Amino acid sequence: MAQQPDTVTRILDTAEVLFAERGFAETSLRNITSKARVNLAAVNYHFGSKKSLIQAVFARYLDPFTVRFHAALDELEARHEGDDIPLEELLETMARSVLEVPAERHSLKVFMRLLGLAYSQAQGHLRRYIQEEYGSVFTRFTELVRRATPELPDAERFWRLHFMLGTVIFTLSGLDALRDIAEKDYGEHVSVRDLVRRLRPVVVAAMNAPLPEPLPAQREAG
Amino acid sequence: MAQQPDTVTRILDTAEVLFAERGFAETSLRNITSKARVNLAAVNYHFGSKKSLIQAVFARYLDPFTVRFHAALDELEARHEGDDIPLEELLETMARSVLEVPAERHSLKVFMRLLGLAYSQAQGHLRRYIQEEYGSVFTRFTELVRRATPELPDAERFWRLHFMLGTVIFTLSGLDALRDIAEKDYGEHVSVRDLVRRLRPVVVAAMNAPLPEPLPAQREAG
DNA sequence: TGTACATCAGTGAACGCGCGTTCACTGATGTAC
DNA sequence: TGTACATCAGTGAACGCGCGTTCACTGATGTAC
Repeated sequence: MAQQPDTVTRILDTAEVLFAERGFAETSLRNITSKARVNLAAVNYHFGSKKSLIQAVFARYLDPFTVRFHAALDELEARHEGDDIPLEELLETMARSVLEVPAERHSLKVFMRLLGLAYSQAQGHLRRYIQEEYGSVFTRFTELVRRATPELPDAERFWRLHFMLGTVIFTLSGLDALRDIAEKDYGEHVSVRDLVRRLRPVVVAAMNAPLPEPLPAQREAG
Repeated sequence: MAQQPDTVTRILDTAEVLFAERGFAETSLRNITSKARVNLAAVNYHFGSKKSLIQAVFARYLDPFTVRFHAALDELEARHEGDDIPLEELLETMARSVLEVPAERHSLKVFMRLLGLAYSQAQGHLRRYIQEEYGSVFTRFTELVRRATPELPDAERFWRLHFMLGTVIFTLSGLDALRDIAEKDYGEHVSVRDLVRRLRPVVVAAMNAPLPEPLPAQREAG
């Protein structure tokens, strides 16, 4: 019966945009509540604290993402009937799951900037929260990647996955600035779909790169 | 004759560490001046404002870096006598220049975290400052990369360079956290040298990846 | 050599401001008997 | 059907606090004549 979203939703909608634009410390509750046309005390009433509001903003993306990603992996595993799943399909499935959730809300950019901020927050109560709440689906994913790339040493796979995480988060979280430059210099407007298309061969090639030459003067004792 | 570094140096030394640990907004001048054992008003006396202090912290890394990088590129160009320089050598030279400056001060981690923060700061007065002050050396570098990879369309090269920038900054700026995980899970202690060794084949493979398939239903009018 | 003045690094205390949070309160709705 | 009470969303004003910055000042050193 509400003509406009309720207070909780208005706070979350406004907060995620402001957080993504300027960061967490630089966004005050007064910024959020005045833009959301909501009483200042409403944030503490509904969420308890600014910290909890930040986590709630993340949960609204990550909860549906983990559900979808688990479902997509279930389907992928069923389709391959216990065989190893090719790396390309795993990456494709992950990309699709990441894109689906914010696509519903026209806010992929916000989602990615939030992820970028979460990782660049130094002391990282946020990174810890994300790790605790959503770590299991990533553990499942990396295990499937392990089976898809048996030739890679575990440590090497770990580092390469994080290299690629860096590529994706850095690029998509700074997308607006990069897009402006690219558009000015090369006259091409870059959509997210286009960027994913460009990322695909790069990520695959990076994961399949030859192993690094071993460190020189490093020998086992004995 | 000074038994300890002067006030300006003590402020800069302390500020860069605290900024790297917790970010700019989360570090107050009181944090910095009390840890540096310096009067609170000294920051504004010597630097004018907190914003200028932040820029001074960056300048202390970026000024020597640009000097060294230009010199290294001079030498590389002289050695190749006008011929195109192979991509591997260009990347190697860049890596060496980045590593040399903070190596003198045992602070590569700080340097990288600062770069990561600069890029994740949303409104980016900092990114603008860095672009204005130090953009020319990167323009020179990308021009050399262009000659080394003539088969890549300009836009594709632009995006791949930024993909790799993301990999490097994300990895090195979050190095401590990643290193802890890697050490716990794989029992390997990872040095920066080791990480650069692992990055090399990945970056080269990424830059040399096959071109993406063209976007489907995208056709010129007429 | 002596005096007057200028310069400069540094200081201690205060300024006003915006911050996250709290608190007593209102008014609407639901529930018990 | 009526009354008493509980619950809950929301409010307006204030709280104390830490922030970046400013200001009048000190004391040491350098410079001019």
